[in-house]
Amino acid sequence: MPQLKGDERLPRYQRLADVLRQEISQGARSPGDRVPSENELSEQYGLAPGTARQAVAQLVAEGVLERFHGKGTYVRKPSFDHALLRFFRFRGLNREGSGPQSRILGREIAHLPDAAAEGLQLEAGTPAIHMSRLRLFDDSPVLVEEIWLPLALFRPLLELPVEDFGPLLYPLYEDCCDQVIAYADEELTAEAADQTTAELLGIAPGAPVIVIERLSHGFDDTALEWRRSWGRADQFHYHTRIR
Amino acid sequence: MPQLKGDERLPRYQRLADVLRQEISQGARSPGDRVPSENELSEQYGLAPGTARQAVAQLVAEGVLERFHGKGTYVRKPSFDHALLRFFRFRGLNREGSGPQSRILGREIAHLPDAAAEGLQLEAGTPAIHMSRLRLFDDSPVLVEEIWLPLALFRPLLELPVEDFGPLLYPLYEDCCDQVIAYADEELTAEAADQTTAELLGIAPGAPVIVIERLSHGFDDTALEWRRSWGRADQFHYHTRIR
DNA sequence: AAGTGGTCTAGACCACGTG
DNA sequence: ACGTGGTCTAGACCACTTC
Repeated sequence: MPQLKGDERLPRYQRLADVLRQEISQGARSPGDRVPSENELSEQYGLAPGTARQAVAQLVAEGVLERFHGKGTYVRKPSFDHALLRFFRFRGLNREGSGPQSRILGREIAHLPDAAAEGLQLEAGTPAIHMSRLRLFDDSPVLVEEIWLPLALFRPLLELPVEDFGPLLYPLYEDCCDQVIAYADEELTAEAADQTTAELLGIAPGAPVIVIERLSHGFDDTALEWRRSWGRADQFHYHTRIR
Repeated sequence: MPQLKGDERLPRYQRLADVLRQEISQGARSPGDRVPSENELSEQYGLAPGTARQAVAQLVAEGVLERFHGKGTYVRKPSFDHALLRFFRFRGLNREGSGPQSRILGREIAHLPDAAAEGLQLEAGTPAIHMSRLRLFDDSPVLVEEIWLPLALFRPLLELPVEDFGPLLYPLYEDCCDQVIAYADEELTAEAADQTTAELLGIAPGAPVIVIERLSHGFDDTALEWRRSWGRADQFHYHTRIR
């Protein structure tokens, strides 16, 4: 019978949750996998069913697992590459245009700027992968992105032709570099568009743009990707509930 | 022994949670009040302790109640009048300046504009209370607010001298009109500042400003206050975690 | 029919805050 | 010392999905 690892003083449901979280972050369980049922977990670890249930409940609350009544519990597939676009309102969906698109403007090895280095916890000036991307909706540009990735983890990405990249990067990270994004922190601000941003977005220089800094993490909290995006403010809206 | 009201088919912990939520929305329990302990609730309603616990847990998750280990469970005091200011980063706190301040620029009865009317679910053009407010931090303006309140609920507010308003409005609503704000929905956008906004905020016309529309609700979901605020984008930052 | 999560019971002991 | 919430046990029955 496997023993619970970790600090003895911690509650058992915490320790079980930690075990599962770590198994996920180390790739022993991947997004989409089924995790053992609550009964199996309780038997395997010698816990009451309610205790195993509590561990699962916590991971569900954290967004790591997903329950399906009668089916089982699964490692959640994070699907937030749409998140940025979710912030924007789009004039009529399903028009003649072609929905969300992505155009890679550049990819090269470059020296990490300060902000990206701080997020990725590397030395500023370290060589890293840098990509520029333009995202469009219905053929009209909505977002310019500057993306930075640690060279050590994402080197295989340099081998792929950019034409094969497709509209979403995170599945690519998983396929070609075995790096799974679990969650990301975003920070929003607004600025006046500079010349080049304005040109790319098709707006006047000085027009307001939303600036979004995103730091993406793996399941084990490693910082994997830093990006800064500039979006058309006239199409941006963001909703929150506060209490 | 009180019986659980509501749909018989609903789980009991749900029905208990509904009872408590309704008691709060109807003023039988007010923010800051202690609610009965889990043991008391389970005895009063003839439930197992675990079931009462589950009801409380749900309300805690919703932000309606707050638990304090060893002390008890309390109706949460929504304290989000700071929320707007929380979105802004301030150059050194505790400087010579005087922290957050509030200046009422105007208060009168006026006809509801469309956006406010839609939020408050009243006819556009209905007479309502309108207030303009400037919020400052360390004597420097950060936010201009336009506030609309239903006349029927907030009439006593017109009697008070604006000099006595103080920096926070929600406690005032509670004290003078018995209206308690439970939660609010906010929608963020960015715009270029128009002439008057720019002057009030001390920025150049056309400079980017954050626009925040807020609709505040009571515990029973009644729309109580609609406001639109314009904030200096250069001091705005907003953080989210996405999954 | 079998297996899963969802609800519920009726207790136990522990950790924390207050008097 | 007492009452609170926090953890945990060892079951029960139900609702849902799949075969």
